[in-house]
Amino acid sequence: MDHDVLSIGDLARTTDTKVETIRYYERAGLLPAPARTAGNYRAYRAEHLARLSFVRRARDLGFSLDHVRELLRLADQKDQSCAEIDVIARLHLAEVDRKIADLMALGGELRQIVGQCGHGTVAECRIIEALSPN
Amino acid sequence: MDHDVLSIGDLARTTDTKVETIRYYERAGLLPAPARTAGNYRAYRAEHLARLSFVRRARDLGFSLDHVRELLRLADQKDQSCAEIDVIARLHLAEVDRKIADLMALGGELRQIVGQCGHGTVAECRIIEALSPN
DNA sequence: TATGCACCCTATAGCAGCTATAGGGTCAAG
DNA sequence: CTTGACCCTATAGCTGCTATAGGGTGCATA
Ligand SMILES: [Zn+2]
Ligand SMILES: [Zn+2]
Ligand SMILES: [Zn+2]
Ligand SMILES: [Zn+2]
Repeated sequence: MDHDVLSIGDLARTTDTKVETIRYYERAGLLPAPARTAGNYRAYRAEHLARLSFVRRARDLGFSLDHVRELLRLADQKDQSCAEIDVIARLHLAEVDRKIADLMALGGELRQIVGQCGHGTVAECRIIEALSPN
Repeated sequence: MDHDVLSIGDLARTTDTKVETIRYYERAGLLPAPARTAGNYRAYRAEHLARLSFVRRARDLGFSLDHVRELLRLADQKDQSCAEIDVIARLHLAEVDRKIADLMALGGELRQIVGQCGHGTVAECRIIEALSPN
């Protein structure tokens, strides 16, 4: 492909994203549909690369696709207040903190149960006992 | 329904599980298909209630359906060693610990990013900056 | 006896966020 | 002119449910 135009494979390699994922993001409205070559290949430019990098980074930080879409939209309104961005990020952080708390409670319970297993027969196993009713 | 037989709704109420979820567990091989009444209603017994309670408890502890199936199978071999049960539980605990570690790293990064937002315009927002490439 | 209503049945589709086929077309090198 | 790497669309699959749609059952009440 011509220089300053990237194929979907180029974009995939550069951003460490699977080709199918990029097409999926396009369908999902996270990436604009790029121009096409004569042979109907997607022809990306630097702006698409930047956009996809943004998406990848946001996904790595755990933002949902809905949040990413919102963040992309807001990021384009350069002269507006960033209050909404802040809200999304804080909400997401709260969500992460909540998940950590949930998992810590779970881990504690599991550790306790696992620690009681005396490695005998199933009939005596404290793990099974902990899972069984009454 | 006759006493010592439970309808799916009874089971759902008793175990705080949705009716559809119980049917799903049956399809997924977690619960044995119960006998049917003349009107083709599922007719559960105490053993089914115990089984579903076990499943619920294991799910609450975060075990995957695959793990739960395995645990159910192993739990039935009362005179065998509980070593495999132990392995599954320890693997699962390790998985939970790993998720916690991942989320803590994520949370730290997010907290750092969110803490830098100066509440100005989008153009100056450190959150957007943190998400943008180069 | 009829009607209403709560409950049950199956089958199928939908959710997130991809990933993996199947069944083709394009394009440059040898 | 063929090989092989790449691209295209469409569709199905994954986990663990949940929510319809379109019926049938069973019991109480008018
Ligand atoms: Zn979020
Ligand atoms: Zn044990
Ligand atoms: Zn596990
Ligand atoms: Zn900001």
